[in-house]
Amino acid sequence: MASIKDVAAEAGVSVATVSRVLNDHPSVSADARARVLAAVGALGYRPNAVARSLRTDQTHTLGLVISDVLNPYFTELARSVEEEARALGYSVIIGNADERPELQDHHVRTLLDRRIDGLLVSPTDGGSPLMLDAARSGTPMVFVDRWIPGLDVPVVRADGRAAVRDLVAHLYGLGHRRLAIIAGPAATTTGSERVDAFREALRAYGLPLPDAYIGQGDFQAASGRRATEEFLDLAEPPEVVFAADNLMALGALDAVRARGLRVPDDIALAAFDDIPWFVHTDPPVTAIAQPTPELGRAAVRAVVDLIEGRPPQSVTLPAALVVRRSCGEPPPMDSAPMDSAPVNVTQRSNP
Amino acid sequence: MASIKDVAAEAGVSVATVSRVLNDHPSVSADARARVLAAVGALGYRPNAVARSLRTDQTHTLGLVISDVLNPYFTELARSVEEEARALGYSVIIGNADERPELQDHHVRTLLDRRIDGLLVSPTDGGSPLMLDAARSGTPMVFVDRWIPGLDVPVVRADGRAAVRDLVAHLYGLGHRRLAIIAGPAATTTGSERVDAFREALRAYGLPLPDAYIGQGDFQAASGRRATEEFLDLAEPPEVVFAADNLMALGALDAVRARGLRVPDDIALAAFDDIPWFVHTDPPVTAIAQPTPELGRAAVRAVVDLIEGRPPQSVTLPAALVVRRSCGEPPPMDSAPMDSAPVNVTQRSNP
DNA sequence: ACAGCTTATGGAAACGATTACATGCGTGAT
DNA sequence: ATCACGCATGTAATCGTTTCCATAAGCTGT
Repeated sequence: MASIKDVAAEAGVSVATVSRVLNDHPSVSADARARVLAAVGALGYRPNAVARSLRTDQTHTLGLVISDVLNPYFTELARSVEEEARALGYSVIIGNADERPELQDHHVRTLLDRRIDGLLVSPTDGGSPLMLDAARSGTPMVFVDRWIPGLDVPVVRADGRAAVRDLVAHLYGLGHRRLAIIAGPAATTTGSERVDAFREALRAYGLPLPDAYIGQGDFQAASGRRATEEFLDLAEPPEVVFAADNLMALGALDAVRARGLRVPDDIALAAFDDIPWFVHTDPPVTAIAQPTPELGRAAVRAVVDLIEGRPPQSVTLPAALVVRRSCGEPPPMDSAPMDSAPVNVTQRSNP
Repeated sequence: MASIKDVAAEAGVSVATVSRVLNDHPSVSADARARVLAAVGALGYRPNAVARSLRTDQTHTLGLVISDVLNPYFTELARSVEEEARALGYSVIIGNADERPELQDHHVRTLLDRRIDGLLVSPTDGGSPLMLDAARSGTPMVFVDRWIPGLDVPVVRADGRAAVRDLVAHLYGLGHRRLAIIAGPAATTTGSERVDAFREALRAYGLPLPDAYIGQGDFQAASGRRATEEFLDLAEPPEVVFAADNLMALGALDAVRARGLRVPDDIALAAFDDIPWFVHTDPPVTAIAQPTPELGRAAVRAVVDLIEGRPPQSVTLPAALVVRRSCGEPPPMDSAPMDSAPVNVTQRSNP
């Protein structure tokens, strides 16, 4: 593959001049510029990004470590992250942790070895030593969706509290009193937060949340299925199951179907994270929708601010309830898409 | 960040020795090795992958350019690719083309600039100059799912012909005679192939495939919706719509629902590519399932063979029909998962 | 005791770019 | 006519590795 030397030789100038042309440095004669450009074209030369990065100590690359690529929520997030990054002149390398802390560490490590300029993470656990080191050692880093408490790292996330309250109001209004939740791993913020929000909302209605109605899931479909089976085996099964993410809701549907039961007649279902398929499931699933693309964009802007020396912003956007038929009583129409006005914008600090 | 020099200084040896320890070269004394390892630990040293790549001219990285991250089929493919690559000591950088040729070119270009060791592509179009150049200039490259005819590039894909025949037999058996298809872009192999297979299968039953029953889609949901609306506006609408991928099937469901019609009573639906959600849609969707993870693994093995100088294998695996209820008459049970014995294994040549 | 190996080590070149510094030249001001 | 300045250009150092080559020391076999 042609190198800058070959271009220089072809154009009859020094490598310095070629470099100057390529980085459009002002002081290059029109003549030299033309000859260099011609040589570049003739040789099909493309600068070696590896060499350039070594010299400049910049890769113009962001690392994105997500918890699970198979989860449509994260895939949508990844897409918006890449889009915004591209607009700002950065590439993105995605690492899929599959909800496994050691895989997450693997990806963080290789990304760091590659000297990415900044890191976007949706942590799978409470923070491995590696992750803590990275955060403290000053790698530009931003948490998205989930975060690790106690670190001075900006967080970009959706706040589901209000939407969960709306959901519980909706369920209460439909006459449901025995509400259960399939939680995510307690080590993740979204895992515990959603349970807390749910518990709090129930309390407002004087409803209990017995331990038996808290299923332990791990954000994967299989765990949703297992938890739902346990609910159904209870002497007094819940009337509603609220899955803390869309994959566990899928697992819940599997479990219900396997028993030959029907949603919502035998048991109602709601989920955190809305996805296009929820419109066409049987029945359409009531869900809490996050402004996912906005989150991705905000997260990118935050890391890039950090990288380029500007003060980064933590951002919290509201999630919204989308009522469908999986909890009973068909509403007249599909709820309107959520709006995404920031509910709360803080300066470089954790909630 | 600590460099190899710092380690050398700390350990009281030369950088050459440090390098030898790190790459476990045989001739290093036990004493030196211990001192180096201690220094590495003390400084938290990690080799700079950028510098290493520059020197060795290897990045141990594969590029994967997929047509659409939001398509669960590709997301599953990406996951298996990354998994297999990791097992073989490679990282993967994913580029999402969003079915747009110019975005695809953008990603191919940046991946090439990064000097990835090999490229896995599922081309969005018939082959841009850039892609053709890359293929001909000897970049280790393998096509997966889709391919560009006329290039000496190994192809790893599923053959859906038999499954499409099975599908048509199934539909015919249910009494359907007016069958329509929503095609993918003609510039993609999967776009045209699936139509061809469908047409051929129809011919076997003496059924026509009028032009009005061939909807032009682009593998995205919106186009599936549009095509389906056009079908429904026909004086004589089809009895069945076969979507050439799962997103267009989603769009078709949207269209049917918007008209207040029902599947399969008013119109039947089938799709290419099976996804977990199809089990829970209303009604469950009959689909043609590809052995996606196997495809990903085979593709990785093929590029790695190419990279490491072994003869690569083109691989074709069979797809299988999974009958559900979206075409009528509920079958007794969900069909068994397809098996994935290779149907056809060729040596470095295009089908 | 010595030639000839093997083993351990360090010095330095190289990978392909960017960039500080030096140089030479033309031009405008004095 | 001279000086100073700015512009265009080239030389060379540098980034962090790997690896070739040279060298020194230790060992074996005669």
